Amino acid sequence: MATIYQVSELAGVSLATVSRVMNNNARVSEATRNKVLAAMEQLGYRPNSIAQSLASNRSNSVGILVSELHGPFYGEMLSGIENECRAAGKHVIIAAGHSEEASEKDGIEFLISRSCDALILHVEAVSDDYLIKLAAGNLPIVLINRYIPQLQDNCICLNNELGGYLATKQLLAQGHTQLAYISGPMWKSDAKDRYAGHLRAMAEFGVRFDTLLFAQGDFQDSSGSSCMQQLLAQGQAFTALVCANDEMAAGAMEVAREHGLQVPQQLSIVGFDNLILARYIHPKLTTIDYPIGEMGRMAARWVLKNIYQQQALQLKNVFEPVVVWRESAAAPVR
Amino acid sequence: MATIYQVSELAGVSLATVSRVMNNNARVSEATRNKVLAAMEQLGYRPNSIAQSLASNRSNSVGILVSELHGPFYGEMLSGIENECRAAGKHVIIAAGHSEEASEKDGIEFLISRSCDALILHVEAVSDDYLIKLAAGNLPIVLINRYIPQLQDNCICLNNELGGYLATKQLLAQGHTQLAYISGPMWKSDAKDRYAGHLRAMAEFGVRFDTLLFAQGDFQDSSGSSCMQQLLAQGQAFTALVCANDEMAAGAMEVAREHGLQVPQQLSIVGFDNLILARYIHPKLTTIDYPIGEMGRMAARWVLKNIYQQQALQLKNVFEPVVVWRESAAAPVR
DNA sequence: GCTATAAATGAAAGCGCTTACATTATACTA
DNA sequence: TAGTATAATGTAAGCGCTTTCATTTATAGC
Repeated sequence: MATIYQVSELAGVSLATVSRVMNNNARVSEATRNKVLAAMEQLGYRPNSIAQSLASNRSNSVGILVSELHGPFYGEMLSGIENECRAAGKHVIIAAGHSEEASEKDGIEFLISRSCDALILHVEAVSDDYLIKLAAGNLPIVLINRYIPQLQDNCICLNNELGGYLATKQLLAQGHTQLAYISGPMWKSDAKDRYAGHLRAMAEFGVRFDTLLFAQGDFQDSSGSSCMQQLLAQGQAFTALVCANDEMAAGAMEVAREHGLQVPQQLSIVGFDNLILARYIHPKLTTIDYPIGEMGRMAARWVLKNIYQQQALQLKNVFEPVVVWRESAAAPVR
Repeated sequence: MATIYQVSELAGVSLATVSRVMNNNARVSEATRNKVLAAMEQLGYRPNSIAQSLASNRSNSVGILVSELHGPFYGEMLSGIENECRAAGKHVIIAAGHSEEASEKDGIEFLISRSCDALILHVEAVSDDYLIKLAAGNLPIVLINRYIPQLQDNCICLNNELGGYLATKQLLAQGHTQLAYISGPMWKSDAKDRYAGHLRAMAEFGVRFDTLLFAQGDFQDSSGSSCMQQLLAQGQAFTALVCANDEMAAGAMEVAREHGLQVPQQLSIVGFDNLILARYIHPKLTTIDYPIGEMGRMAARWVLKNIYQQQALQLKNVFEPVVVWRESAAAPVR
């Protein structure tokens, strides 16, 4: 592999000049620039990114921590981030945190040890305090799907409360008055916020919230099934079910089918996230769109703007969810 | 951030000795090792991975190219790879190739420029020749889901032909004699191999292959739908449909439903890949398991063994697919 | 106790760049 | 035309490690 030294020799200039044309930050005369470019071409020169990093104290890499690499959610996010970063010549190092505190910390440590210039984190188990301390260090972080007031500029969030509100409101507006709710684990802030939105819509429509019609799942489809069983077992009638995410909605829908309930004729179901699977299940799931790909993109832009000086970029911190109408919700039959 | 120099000073030894205890490759006396360890601890020392890379000519990073970061398939693969790599302290740099030749080459160039120690590639559009040339360079590569005889040791594959065979065979064994087939794009080797397996099973059971009952899709669900329309429009009866992947099977199943066809009573459908969605659609899809997570893991092990000298690892190059029985296939009703 | 050998440690070069600073060439002013 | 500001280029010192080779120290043999 050719080095900058050989290029400089062939071009008949100094190392510094070659470096200048590479980084075109300082002015180099047109003539020498061309000589250098020609020499690079001729040698098939490719800068050694590691040496660049060491000398410039900039690794041009951004670390990403997600809960899981598989699953329908993170892929979209990674895709958005990778796209944006690569276009800017930055690379992306990924690690998985598995929604466990130790594992998330470990992942973060790992990324730090890899000299990332910034971290994009989708963490769930780690405390606000930990993140605040982390952010106080000299490695910039941006948080996806987590809102911490002290770090607000570093947060890219969905308005989950609004999402929960909208999901429920549309059902209420259609005339449902007996709604059940399957929440996510309440220690996760998105689960909590979605639930808060649900309650707000209920209150707004003057519909009483019935604790018998509430069940807490863990965002997995199997918990959707078991929660649905539990709700059905209460014996308390309901014509609509709002689930805190699509996977639980899918699990619940299956149980509904097993119990001979027609969706949406006898039971309306709405989900949250708008995963791909929402289009595959039958009836197609009415849900709340979570623009996670776009948010990943935005997180990447945040880094590009704040770390890599791409001033021109427009940033947006909070995204508004929107209802995606499909087939699983309808007005109740009277 | 503390440097190795400060550690050496605090411990009262030379740089070289500190380096030795870090890499524990050379012998260092127990006493000095402890002094050094203590100094590191005290300073909160963390080696600078970039400097290590530059000096050792080893970046400890492995580049991964997948077609897409989102989608149900690659996530599993990435997950397997990341897991294995991180446990070994290597990090993973990802890029997407979008199944287009230019983009795949670009992604590979990008990873090369990032000084990866090895590349794990899931490429589709790039030619065998290109890969053979690439492999001849000094950057080791491993191929997932692609078989090139000249590079056989570097290939981690599924026996797609066998998968196609099994999918079809189970239907034939159940008594079906009128089978339709929706293939993937024939320029992809997995599509071709699966199709070959289908033909072999047909021949083995002495069932005539009817070109009217063949349609070529593109592995997307929408093409499954359109192919299904097309097959139905032929007017040629069939009681079973084998699809070259799950997504097309999902698309086809939807069209079947729209046409009032009961699955599996009137039409058996089998897919291929065993994506998560196969469990979400209704009826649950009978399919062929593609152990992509395991294969990603294996690719990572290949790298660990061949590049990072972890001799002990056992490698396996070709994986055998297996039928996953669910609800979408049954014996034909007579 | 003295040399031969092995084990532990240190000195220093170098990995391929960036960049502050020094120097030289060029353009402009009066 | 000398004098000065400015643009273009060069020099060389690092960045924080690894690793070869030389040196010192410990161990053993006699």
